[in-house]
Amino acid sequence: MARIKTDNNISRKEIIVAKAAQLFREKGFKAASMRDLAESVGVEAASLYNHIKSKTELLHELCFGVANRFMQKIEEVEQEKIPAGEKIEKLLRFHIYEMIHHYEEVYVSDREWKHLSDPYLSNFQNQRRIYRKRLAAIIETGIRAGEIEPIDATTAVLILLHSISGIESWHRSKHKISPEELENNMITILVGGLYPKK
Amino acid sequence: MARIKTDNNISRKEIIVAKAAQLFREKGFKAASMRDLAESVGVEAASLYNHIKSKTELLHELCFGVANRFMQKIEEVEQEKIPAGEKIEKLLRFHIYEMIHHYEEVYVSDREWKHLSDPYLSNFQNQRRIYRKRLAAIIETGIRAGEIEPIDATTAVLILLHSISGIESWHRSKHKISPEELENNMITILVGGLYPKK
DNA sequence: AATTATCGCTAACGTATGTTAGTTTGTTAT
DNA sequence: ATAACAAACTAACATACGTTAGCGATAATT
Repeated sequence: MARIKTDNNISRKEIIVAKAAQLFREKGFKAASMRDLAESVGVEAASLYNHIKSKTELLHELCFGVANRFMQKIEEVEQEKIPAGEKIEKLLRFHIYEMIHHYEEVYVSDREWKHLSDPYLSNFQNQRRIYRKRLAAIIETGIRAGEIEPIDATTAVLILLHSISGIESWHRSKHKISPEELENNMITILVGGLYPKK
Repeated sequence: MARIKTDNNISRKEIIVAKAAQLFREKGFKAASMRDLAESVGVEAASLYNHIKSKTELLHELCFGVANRFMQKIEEVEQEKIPAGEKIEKLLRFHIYEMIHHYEEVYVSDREWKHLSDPYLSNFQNQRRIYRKRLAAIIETGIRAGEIEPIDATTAVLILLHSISGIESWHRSKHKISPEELENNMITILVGGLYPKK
């Protein structure tokens, strides 16, 4: 009976959540079974329930963990006294950073939130909608200031966010460029596209 | 015993495949059950098997249907004698058109191909890789011709393709702008971002 | 050292799923 | 009208899944 190893500072539940993120990303939430998860943790399936309430709880944990981080960041950035363009760039860099370094969780939160059930589901959808509106608001401020090309803000948000979720392909690819290169390439193309040609 | 209605010109199998696309998009491949599908077709689950071999066959059908259309289009465009920038724009418009008008299939092919099984899985992944390489090649041609901003082609492809899959959000949103507006907004932002500032 | 709480195990339950077998009903062609 | 085929039905199977109950072992606390 070998226990789950714990680095004293990290709870067994956190280990399970982290492994779940990996698994949910690889197979998708529905296709990943608790028995799969158990195996990857090194334990029998039933034992997981000493640490978690349900499979869905794992998804909650992941989705809201990610959502909260982004919400916190946008609030922080909104209050800085810098031009709108710089705010957008800061947020994009944060998105890219998160997608590179907390890939599994962010990816799962992005693709698997549909499987949340209803008090949580609508809550999550709400948060997403609000986040996008705020991002669009920043872009519109920038446009009014003549600092950003006059484009449809909603469409721009859609493009920016989904572009970043494309980092998934980068993760999967064999001969990756470095994360720094990737970040800079993306910023060049995305932010470059926003600024007016002159 | 009510039969599936057929417009004489469209087979029962095609009806099932179409309904499957809807369902797979809503719930995901794994979460959508054959009984769900049967209900949405108006028939008992077992009856479906008079027309299809398996659930996975439905996914094959969808994924390769979409993949083939894109492959055919890129071959067509490659052979035209127009500048690289215009080739890119043509392909983007095709992507956008497909994503708007054959939403369900394209979306499913994009998100659910992971659940293909192995002769088909690697085949599909191959096609995807090849498609992206070809797109990158066009971009690189454009860069060498000084016609496109010198950016990392692989990153650009990643951004372009994933931006378009963001049309998903447009489909879900309540107060949509018109498809034409959407297409033009996207082209403005995406293609605009590619051309050099002068 | 003794007690208590934590954690893992085995066994099993109930349910949902993809699919098959065999039969019946409806449609088409002779 | 009847034969032949297509397509629907009912019943059921095997399997996989999430989860619970109850017990034993390990670690923590006193």
